[in-house]
Parts: sequence; C-alpha cells; structure tokens
Amino acid sequence: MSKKVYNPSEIEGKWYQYWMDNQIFRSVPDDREPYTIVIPPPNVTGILHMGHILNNTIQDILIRRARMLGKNACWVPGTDHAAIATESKVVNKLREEGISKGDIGREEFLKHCFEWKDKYGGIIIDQLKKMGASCDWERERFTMEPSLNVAVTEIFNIWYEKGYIYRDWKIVNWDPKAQTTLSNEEVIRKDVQSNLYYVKYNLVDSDEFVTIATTRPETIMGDTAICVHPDDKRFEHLHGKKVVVPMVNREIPIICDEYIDMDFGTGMLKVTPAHDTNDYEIGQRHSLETIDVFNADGTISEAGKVFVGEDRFIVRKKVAKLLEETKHLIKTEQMTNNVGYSERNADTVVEPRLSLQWFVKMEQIVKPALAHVMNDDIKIMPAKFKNVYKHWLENIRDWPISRQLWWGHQIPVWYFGEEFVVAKDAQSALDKARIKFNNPQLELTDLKQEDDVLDTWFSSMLWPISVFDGFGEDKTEFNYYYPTNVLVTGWDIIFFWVARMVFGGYEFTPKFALPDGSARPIEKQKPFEDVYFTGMVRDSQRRKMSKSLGNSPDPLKLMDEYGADGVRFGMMSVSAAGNDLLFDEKLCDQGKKFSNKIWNAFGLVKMWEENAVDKQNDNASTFAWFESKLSKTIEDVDSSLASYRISEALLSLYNFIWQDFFSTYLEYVKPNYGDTQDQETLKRTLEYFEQVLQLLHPFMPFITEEIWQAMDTRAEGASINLTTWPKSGSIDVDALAKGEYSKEIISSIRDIRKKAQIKNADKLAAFVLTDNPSVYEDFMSKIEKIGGLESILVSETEVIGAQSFIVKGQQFYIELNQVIDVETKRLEMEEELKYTRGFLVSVQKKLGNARFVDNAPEKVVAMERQKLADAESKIKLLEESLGRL
RNA sequence: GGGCGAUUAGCUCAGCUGGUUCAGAGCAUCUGGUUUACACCCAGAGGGUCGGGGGUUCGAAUCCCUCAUCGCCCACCA
Repeated sequence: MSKKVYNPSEIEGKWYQYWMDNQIFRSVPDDREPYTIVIPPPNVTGILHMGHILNNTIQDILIRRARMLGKNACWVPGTDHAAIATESKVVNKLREEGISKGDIGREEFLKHCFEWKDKYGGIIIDQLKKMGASCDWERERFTMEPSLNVAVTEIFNIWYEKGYIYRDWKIVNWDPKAQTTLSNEEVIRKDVQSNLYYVKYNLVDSDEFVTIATTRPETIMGDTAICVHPDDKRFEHLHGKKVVVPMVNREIPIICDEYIDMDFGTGMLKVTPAHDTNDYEIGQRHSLETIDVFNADGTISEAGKVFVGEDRFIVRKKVAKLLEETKHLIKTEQMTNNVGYSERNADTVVEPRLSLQWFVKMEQIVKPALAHVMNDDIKIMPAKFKNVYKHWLENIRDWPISRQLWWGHQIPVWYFGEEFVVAKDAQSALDKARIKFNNPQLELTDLKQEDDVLDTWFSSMLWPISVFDGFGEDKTEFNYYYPTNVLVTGWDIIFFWVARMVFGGYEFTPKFALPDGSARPIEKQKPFEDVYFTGMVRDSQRRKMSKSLGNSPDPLKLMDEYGADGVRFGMMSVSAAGNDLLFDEKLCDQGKKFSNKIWNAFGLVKMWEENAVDKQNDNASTFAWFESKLSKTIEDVDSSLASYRISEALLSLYNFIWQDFFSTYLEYVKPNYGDTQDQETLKRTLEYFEQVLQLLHPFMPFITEEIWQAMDTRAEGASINLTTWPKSGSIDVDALAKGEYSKEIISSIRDIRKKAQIKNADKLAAFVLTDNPSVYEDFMSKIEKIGGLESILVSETEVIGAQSFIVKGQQFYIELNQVIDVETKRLEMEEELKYTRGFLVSVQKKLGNARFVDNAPEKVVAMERQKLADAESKIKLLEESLGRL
C-alpha cells in the first residue's frame, strides 16, 4: 500500500477470480427471501456497448446490495440467439467464402451458426465479468438451447389450440435484403425527401385522361384500380369508367372508396393491392385482382412485365424516364414522406408485401397485461412509460411471428400438401396427421415441417419463466425465484420485449401450481415486480451512440484506462431514471480519481497503525458528529435506492465520503506532524472506513474489496460481498449541528486568510464575542488546528481592527496585524446589514400574517421564529461593529 | 394527425408530499497553495427574475391555465 497511485488493472481481475473461486455469486434456493433479476440477454454475437454498461451496472448494484441485505440474491445471465442479426452475420461470412445459404442447406447452415455462436458467444460474457457483474454464471442460459426450444414449441401448441395462432395472407413488412418478414417494431420509420410523380392514365375509348400522384412509380405495373372519393364532385363523371395502365396497357376500373383524402395529390389514388396495406384493404373491399410485381429480393417479377429482374430503385428511375418519353409523366414534385427501414439492415427500405404468414391474435392476450400494469401490480419506472405502454397495448395489432430464416426456433407445423398439423415433435405430428387426414398409412416422409422460424422475441417472451425451468417437470427453482424482483432495461424495447414478457407471464403461469399444490394467485403470475427503464446513452453532443458515427467509446478500453470501478462510477453518476444520458469520458476520470482518493485515504489510516499508542484524545465530538452524519447518509442512500434513484445514492455517498469523511473527519483526527495516533481513534476510524466501503461496494465493487481485504486479516473465502449492509444508527441533531458550525467557522477563517494573502503556516490570533460558547466549544481544538489559530480567546468587547465574521450569532475576530482598509470593511458590513435587514422584514411580515401562523405547520413557524431571532442578533452585532468603525 | 415529456448557474442535470437539504450538485471558470496520505491533491471565490404571462394559496421552481421554444414516441396520407 505504499504506492500513491491506485492501479485498478492490477486489482480487478484478481478479485473477480477470487469471487468466482469462492462461489460468492452462486445462488440456490434456501430459507432466505430471494431477490431475483434476469438479465436482458445480449445478442449472442454482440459486443459490449455503453448501454450494456449502463443497465448491467444498475442490475449489479441492486443485486450486490440485496446480497448484503441478507437476501438470496440471484442474477441469471444468458444470451439471445438474435435470429436476424446473427443469421445475417453468418450469411455475410459465408458469402465472403463464396458459399450461399441455399447451396449448403438448412442443417449445414445451422452448423455454421452454432460454430459462430461458440466462437463469439463467449465474448460478451467475458466482458460482463470484466465490468464486475455478479451473475450466477452456473445458471447461464441461451434462448435457443434445447430446453427453451421445448418451451417455445409447447407455447406454440397451446396458443394454436386456443385459437390464438393462425396463418393468413397479409401485407407484411418485408426486408428484401434479409428476405424475411419483420414485425412493426422492427421497422424504423424515417422522413425522407422523395419525388411525387404525377402520372397520366388514359381513359379507355376516350381522349380524356386522369392524373395520379404517386411516390412509387415502380409499382404501376401492379395497379388494379384507380380510386376516388365517392363524394368528390370533380370525378363523378368518371364513376364506372376504365383507364389504361401505362407501360403494361392493362385496363383497370375507376372505383369509389371513402378512404381517399380528396385534398391530397390529385384526389385520385392508384390501387396496388400487393404492395400497400391500405391498397390491399381497398382491394379486399372491391374484390380487386392482386398483382405482385416484386420478387423476394426486391427485383421486378415476371408479373411486372417490364424491367423484369431489375432492382426496385433502379426501376423507379427507369419508369420515370419511360413515362416521360411516352408523355405520361406530367410533372415531378419534391415531398417529404415517411419510409420504413429495416432495424437490422439500416439502409434497406422495407417493402410492404403480400404473403402467407403465421400470426398471434393479440386481442385477448393483452388484456391482463394492460390491467396489471395500469393498477401497479407491476410498477413501471419512470411512470411516464405507463402511458406509452398503454397506448401500444390498446392499439395493438396481431403479431406476425414467422420469419423466413433458419437460425431460430423452427415453427412446429407439419404440412401434408396444403393441409397441416401443429404438434410438439415430428412423431406426434405424424400421429395427428394420420387421424386428421384419416390415413393410417402416412409416414414421416409424407410430412414436411414449416421452414420458417419464430420471431426471436417469441422465445424472449418466455425468458423469466424458462431460465428457472418453469416449463420443465421440476418447478422447485421456478417456484422459489419467480416472480423476479425487477427488470432493468432500456425503454426502446418496451414493446419488443417488456410488454411481451408481461403477457407471457399472465398467459402461461396461471396453470403452474405452487409447491403446496394450490393455484398460482395473480401476484405470482407476473414476470417481475418492478420495471426500471434506463435512458439511452448519448454522447456529449446528444447524439445517439452508434458504430457508424464512431462516437461510442469502447467500454473495454475505458475499463483499461479508468478501471471498471471508474467506468461504473462515471456511468452511474449521470443515470437519472428514464432520462437519456450524456456520457462523457471525463465522468470515468472522475470515478478513477475517486478510487485514487479512497486508496490514499486508506494509506493514511494504515500509516497510523504502525505506531498507534494508547492515549487520550479529544475527538469525542468529532466522533459524535461523524456518526450522526454517517447515519444520515445511510438513510439517504437507502431511501434513494429504494426508489431506484441510483445516481442520487451514489452522489450522496461520493460527497459524504470525500467531503465529510476525508476532508473533514480525517483532517480533524489526524495527528499533528510527527505525532502518533491513539488507539481509540484508529479503531473507530477503521470501523467507519469499513462501513463506508460497504456502502460503496455495490457501486464500486473492486476497490472496496481490495481495501476491505487489506484492512484486517480476513478468513479464507471472506468477502465484503458477504458482509452485512450497514444500518443507520441514531442521529444526534445537536452533535450534527455543532460539527457543521465548525466547518463553517473554519471556512470563514480560510476566506479571511485568503483575502489577506496570509500563508497557511502563519498562526493567527482569534477572539470571540459570545453569548453561546456551545456553538464552537466542542470543536475548539479542531478549529484552531485546521484554521491555523494560536488560540480562540473570549473577548468581552469588540476587537478593534480585526477581521470578523458571524456564525450562528457568535461574532468571531481574526487579528491580522495588518492595517485593514476601513472603508472597504465598512462597505462590506453595510452591504451585509442591508441584506439582513431586508431578510428580517420578510420574516417579520410572514410571522405577522395571522393566516400563516394559523395554517402553516408548527415546525415551519418555529423555524421562521428561529430565523427572526438569528437575524435580529446578527443585525445588532453588525450595527455595533459599524458604530465603532 | 394522436400522444408523451422537457425548459433551473457557462455546460450537463438533481430538486420526490407546495414550507430548512430550497434555489442545489458535478463539470467548467477565476484566485491562492509542493517538506506533512493524495497535484489523479488542498483551499477559497464568482455565477441563476427556476422559459414568458396569468391564476390558486398565508406561502409556488414545485399545483392549474396559457403562450413560446425544443425533444421523443406512435400512426397507412398515395
């Protein structure tokens, strides 16, 4: 401990290994109350980013503190298979090797995926360990492991039997790059500048034409009607007429539908049922033909007739040119419209596409999920997200769950020609099929399992249940740990994940019995008690952190530079709940400096140990003040944490430790140069230090463990993790106030010294004109020591020619042996007098108001009376001094 | 178009049930300080009509109304 600079990298890895070796984070069911968190599983192939640091630090703080509070703390880690993200990475990798997914087939492709997962899946886990996450690693789960597949399959069957899962043609969001469906939540809408093309459609058997405005001329080949509003007088004469689609020369009818907005564009809409949700609905209402002009990859299909095989955006330009050449393009206007992009392939425009997909009917499912959040059975923090949640659930649409991928949970549906059965596995599918199709001769080879897999979030929905084997035979763990205490995650996945886990909980746990065989009551069905939404991490210019901007620091580099403790501190110090936070590396530096400060303070105390002796001290009042202050801080930290105000808890600790413990307490009790420390002070100081470390441990686990271990000889396997969270003792208001006065007095002396440019080493004489020596008496020796005073003597009269200040009605004088500038002094005092008189008037006015005295709480009135008295005595003192000046 | 939120010191933000934690913190700025645990330090200072206006109240940064500005989410305007 002789080094003056704390080096976290030497320390942190060592202690993490120690915790693992001693199974500190292991949790198994026992008699204690459980405290459970399941991690939002990061993508298996992902790497740690600042958002992970944020929410995992919060979880770690809550878990470590729960452990110290004597609870059976269990934090379950794991990873998510992240269907689209992972599959596209593997596809890209194979492409670089000249291999295509189709060539090698499903089985072979999955092998590559698992290889990829084995190679990269461990990275993020190691990174979580590096930041100190106290997960029970023996419980690590993966959303695509076999037991979860069993659960997913079972749920699919249950929902199918309940009639909640169905297959249907719908316009879905199609990602032409990944070539799969996306849910609405996976589509990111952006406003973009587009061209609005005004296109001429000729009427059949007439010289007349109509003009239609469209942003998507490449879909013209799929038009099957022109639509106008039935009340639109301008077009009444066209009702029932037909027009010719340019380029393909197909005749289509002009129809009427109330959907049309008469004021937009030309008031006429071209209807392309295969490529727009609304058009599709209009098409259904009017029994229109559906012509799909695109292939799966976004090129024009045979049905498009022109530009077949060319990309949709190239075709858009070519169509425009062609229309111009054939005099069908009247004009082009610029406009802003809203275009959907794939969440996974940021540059890919999502194509509305008519296809046959699997859906979950949401109407019934969401009812309990909405009710139990609105009545706070599940508490959402910050509460503002309750509204967001409500709005989404109230307007929810059916959930498209099939994805045209191979990496994921394959949909448990087996086809026999156009028909199908839903089953738990191939064998039972065959059994069902033989009955359903009344054909006992059917063999497995006659059936074909659905190629598609399920949306990743379908398995994530079950996460809090499945990590405790809720769907397994043995429900011991599930019954002990579920419901979890809190979910900590970003608000951006409130719909993707949080809402789905909530309805998942209420859908699937009711049938699980409790250990005594009784039915599971409603409060045991929810997946978590509380949801804590973190904000998004942004850079200091408020930009979202992203790879492409390059503004996201690499957390590993940060941890190397500032230590995991430093990074955790930096992140937590700005993490007010639910607000986006501006992250700046400087914050980590502050954390690192804090670590260093603690390290050095401990070095000081450790030095005392070397030659401490048994002797008297005069620290009684310092101990009394500090203990009360410590108790107060514990109360503050407890209450802040109870309401998830993490940064508030950390900052009050930071201020307490640095200001009160180090700058004040340690300076007060520090022996004079060359002197030794006494045993009692040493012992108490170490006790305080230990409590402070315990309070700080959840936030900064490594340095607190390091120092805690260095404080004393510890048993093998002992850890600060396993100690008991400090309890706040009694608060002695009087002792507390006296300590604070002493700080104020010292501060005033330093100010005078500073202004008079007197060196700290020069001793000064001080006097006090007092009617209440208890204000300073207990701390007199400390004030003398820190203030650099020879002594504080009581004076019966004013000390002429000395600098003065007032604390709690006591007038102190500091003799400077310098000529003081009378005029400056007078102005200063007059200023203060004027202010105090004004203050007095306002207090008098308040107290003179009968309605205030009658209505305000007694405490408030008493406080005002105290203010009045203090102000009056201060004015008296100032007036006397001025008079003499 | 619908909804939500924000506006407090130069910057980033706390401020919870209306009243002593009420005008705060950190950073930044300025000034001074090296034999004493720490210059990754110590000490001191300056800086705000709490976005504007109105209201409720004995009392408003806090509650209500209104205006302004800014953000975010949701939604099918071709």
